[in-house]
Amino acid sequence: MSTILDVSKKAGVSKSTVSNVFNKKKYVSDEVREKVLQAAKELNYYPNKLALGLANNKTNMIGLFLENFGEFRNMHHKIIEGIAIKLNEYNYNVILYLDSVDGDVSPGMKLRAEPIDGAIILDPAIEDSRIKELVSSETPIVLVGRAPHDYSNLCSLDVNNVEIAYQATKLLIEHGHRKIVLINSASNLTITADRLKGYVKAHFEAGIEFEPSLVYNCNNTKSKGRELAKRVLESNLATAIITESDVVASGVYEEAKMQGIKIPSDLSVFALGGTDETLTPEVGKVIVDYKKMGEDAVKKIIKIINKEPFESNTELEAYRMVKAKSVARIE
Amino acid sequence: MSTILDVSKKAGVSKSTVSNVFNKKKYVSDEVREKVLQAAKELNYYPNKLALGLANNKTNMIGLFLENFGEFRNMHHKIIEGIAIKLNEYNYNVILYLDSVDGDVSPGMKLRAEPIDGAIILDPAIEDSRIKELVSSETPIVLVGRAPHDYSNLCSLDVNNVEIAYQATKLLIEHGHRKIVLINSASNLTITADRLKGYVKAHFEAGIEFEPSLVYNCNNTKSKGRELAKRVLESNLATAIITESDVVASGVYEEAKMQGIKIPSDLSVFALGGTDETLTPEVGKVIVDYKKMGEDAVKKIIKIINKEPFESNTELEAYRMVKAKSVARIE
DNA sequence: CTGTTAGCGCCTTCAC
DNA sequence: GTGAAGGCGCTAACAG
Repeated sequence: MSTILDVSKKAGVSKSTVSNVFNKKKYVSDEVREKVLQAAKELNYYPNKLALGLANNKTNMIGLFLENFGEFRNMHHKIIEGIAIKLNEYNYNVILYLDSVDGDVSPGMKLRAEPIDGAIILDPAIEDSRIKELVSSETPIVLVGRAPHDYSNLCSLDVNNVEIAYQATKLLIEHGHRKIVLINSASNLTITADRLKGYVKAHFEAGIEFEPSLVYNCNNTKSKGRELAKRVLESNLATAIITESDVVASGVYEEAKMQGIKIPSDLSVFALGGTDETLTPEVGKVIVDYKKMGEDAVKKIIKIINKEPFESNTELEAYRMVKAKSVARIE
Repeated sequence: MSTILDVSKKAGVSKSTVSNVFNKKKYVSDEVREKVLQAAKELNYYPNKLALGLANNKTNMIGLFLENFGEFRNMHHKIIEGIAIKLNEYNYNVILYLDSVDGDVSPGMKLRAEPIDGAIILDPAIEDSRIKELVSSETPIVLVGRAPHDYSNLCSLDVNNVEIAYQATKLLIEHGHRKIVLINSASNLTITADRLKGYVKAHFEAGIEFEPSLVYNCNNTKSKGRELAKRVLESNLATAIITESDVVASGVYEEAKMQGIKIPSDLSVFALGGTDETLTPEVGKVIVDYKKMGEDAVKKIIKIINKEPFESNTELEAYRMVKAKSVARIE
């Protein structure tokens, strides 16, 4: 690996002149520039990114933080895609971090030492060590999801999950359902609180008493969905189930089939999150454009880094509700 | 951001002692260690990754190189997933690079300046500037796909695409087809050459003359698949089409429907690559376990980096052939 | 076992 | 316009 010194020698100039040629901050005569570029080419020289980062305190790298549960969800894939492609336009790269939400924030704050100019954090948790560490190091941050209360000043970006859960619940209530189970997301996530809020609101408006025992939490896997569905269906206490995603819904479908319960005649199902899961009958769900969310997150983080004005909390309209056959009217 | 110097002062020791506490290469007394750790904690200190990288010539970052066509394919998502999760186990991170295959390898070899310890390259092309640059900088490399001839010494990893194309073609021939169109992948990829080879081999073995005009290339999009299908179907020259993927196959399906051509009675279709695309009737295809490919790529790159022995070219068995209704017997 | 010194590759003053 | 010196944060080699 040739260095700036090699190039300067070969071109017969000083190190700083070579530097100036590459970062264009100072005028260099065409003649000298050509000499330098020629020397650089012959030596296969290109400014070392680590040294640049160290000297400039700028790496053009963005960290994307997502939790590792052994497998990614469709949402993760699409957001990664949106982020990577958009960052590429801005001449940035993305580094994937699979750190856990509840890492111990000690003895050294690991994350603050990472070579990134900014962080995009997925699925923010109510208690989130990643946020804590990154905030403490003053790293620019964009949250994809709602910010936890302690960090409500952070820039965030999300669809309105209160509204989505509200609409879904309302839909079921309008179809005559009174006993609606909610299989919500993991209890430590901000999105979970929002969904519950929408669910409760719809009940309240319809004058139906909120029954906490109808609400469950789930880590968004098919097996867990199935397990919960088993409990719900065996106790025969609901006419409808709202799941956090169609993945979980597929678990519900399986268990219903197992028990000879027909969807939608015996049981209605609605999924708050949609992926590519194909179910029969098609499940009603909300489809979010996660790729666009990723792109928007990038636009924001770049603005923050460049100290341009930006909207602190953006509510995205990037979703649509699919009303399908899985929801039936009951008397 | 506190530095190693701050910690050493606070703990009343020298910089190198602090360094030794953190990288454990030299013995430090428990007493001193505690003092240092305590000081580090109070100062929120953690060794700066950039400085570490510069001093050690080691970053624990792996570059994943994939071309940017505006959207990722299922294969990309799954490989990213496998790589990110596996690298995490080894305490590495992954950086995504969306560089083009045919970047100009001048005037400065950009890629060689990246802060990575190794590179995993997807969809290697026959002429691939990424490989060229990375090889010239002696970066450890694993190719996911077959190595181009110029770089046949590079470590690579793939399913046997010659065999897959051979089997698919043979299947169609055994069903009586003689005019089989191949909508192959992009002409600059090594996989494309392999698929053609398998296709030709099956024809040869069956004593059917190879007809080059039946072979097309495609960038793996539905629209392009449809466009090519249009030409094929209008000229009425084939009884079967092999596509590079089920995404392309879906374009073929659409066009066939448009023209009133029934699958499989009028036209048989087989896809060489499978994703989650759902078609009716289900299309015969080969499904590759890309997540596993990603994981295996990681194991290899780590071995290379650690200078452990490794198998240079691995043929993965991570695929299965799905014979579905889209293939019919003709007289 | 601990501290000092030089250097990783680059950028940034500041004289010339 | 150009060059020399110091520093980004850390590790390595060598004394002590």
